[in-house]
Amino acid sequence: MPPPAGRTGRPRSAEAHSAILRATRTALAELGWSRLSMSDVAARAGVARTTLYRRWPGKNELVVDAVAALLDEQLELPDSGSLAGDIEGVVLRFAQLLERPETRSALMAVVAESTRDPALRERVTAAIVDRQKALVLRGRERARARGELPPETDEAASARESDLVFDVIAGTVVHRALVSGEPVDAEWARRFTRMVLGGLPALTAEG
Amino acid sequence: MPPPAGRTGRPRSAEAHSAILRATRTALAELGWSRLSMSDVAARAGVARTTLYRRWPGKNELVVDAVAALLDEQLELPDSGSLAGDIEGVVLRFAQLLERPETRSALMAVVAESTRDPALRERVTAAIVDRQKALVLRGRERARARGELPPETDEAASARESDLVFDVIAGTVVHRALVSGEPVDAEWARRFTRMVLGGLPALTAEG
DNA sequence: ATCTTACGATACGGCTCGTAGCGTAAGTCA
DNA sequence: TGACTTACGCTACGAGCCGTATCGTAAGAT
Repeated sequence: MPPPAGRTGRPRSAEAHSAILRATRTALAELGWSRLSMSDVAARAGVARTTLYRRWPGKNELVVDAVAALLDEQLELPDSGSLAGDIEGVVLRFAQLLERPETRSALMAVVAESTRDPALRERVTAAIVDRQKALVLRGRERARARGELPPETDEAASARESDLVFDVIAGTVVHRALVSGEPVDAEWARRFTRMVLGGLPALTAEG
Repeated sequence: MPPPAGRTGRPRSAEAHSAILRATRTALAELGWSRLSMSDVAARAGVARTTLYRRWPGKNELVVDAVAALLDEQLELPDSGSLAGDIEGVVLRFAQLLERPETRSALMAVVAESTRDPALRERVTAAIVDRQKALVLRGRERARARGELPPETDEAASARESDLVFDVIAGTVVHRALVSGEPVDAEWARRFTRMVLGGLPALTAEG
């Protein structure tokens, strides 16, 4: 896999690189995770099968990179002016990503594989999880600046808290969309946000 | 797959059935999802490969059944006397299940596959999701009986609410355990429960 | 005793895997 | 310009799994 440093010979084709990632995404959307094969991707990308193995160790790593490229395009956090608005915004953005067939089939699969493969776990964390988490941290900063949340006092407690919030938001949205199989629409995002901010009683109070 | 009704000939071996499911779980724990093969399971179970195909259409369905059997043993909701205690209890029970290597590797994988296969989705829903959801519903009934939650008024709203709570609890625990890769211990369960009941501000209020 | 179904064993074509070896193309550096 | 280094496409390989079919046998039901 190493095209590491001190380059001298023929450089790797950048066109091939993006063509492969693109082919991986369309193949994912068409075939799903289990039926996706390296042979198939190579054929779609118009590239020799060996070229894939020169750049990625296997299917897992290839898919992680292919999906990560999507996140950079899609994940943003529009400043809505309120904490509730920011949460609803990130929820809907994330849900929008989960509507794409390629992410639906890929995300859970790579997570499943990563439970047995530490190297893959790191790759997933760096390429996908951290990108999402950054949004949560940014939103909290804004909320503090507005006075919607108290300023940070204990740094460790603050980190634990944002970890929890991240798991709640990302986990719930994924579960709703992929496990329960129900739509994540604006109305659901509103109710979810109310629960995150006010807890279960606040949710019951009003319809 | 159909051993449907009007039986007359030789019955299917019940020993083989449980031996196969047991072999599937140990193979899952050893190899993980992607490297698990029907051939391997058959060999471990001491059964001909064709016997597996007579009972299950493929790897997906076999694994769902193998994991579902675990849930029946493990999933219960001890009555702790308070809503908070019940939530912490079910969170810890579920987390305990997610510590087993066979469930870790299997759960997300079958969910990933089910996003492309409606029949598999139904199987997952019936065998796994509904079993978990029943716990949430039971806990809510108890809380209402104790007066911790207001009695049901609108039935539709009530169903939406329990769906949301279910996604929040199951989704967050799974995300914490499998994506973030952090332990779900008693201390975390306490903080999570406080957030579910009181919302984000309640969480910040105390350490 | 007969009938029906499950079982084990074996074999098949088709596919994917990961690696290796080759000659050629595309750059870098003197 | 020419030597060097690396990527590329192509072909081939052994191994493994897949899903199905076939066959003779075993185990219960009637």
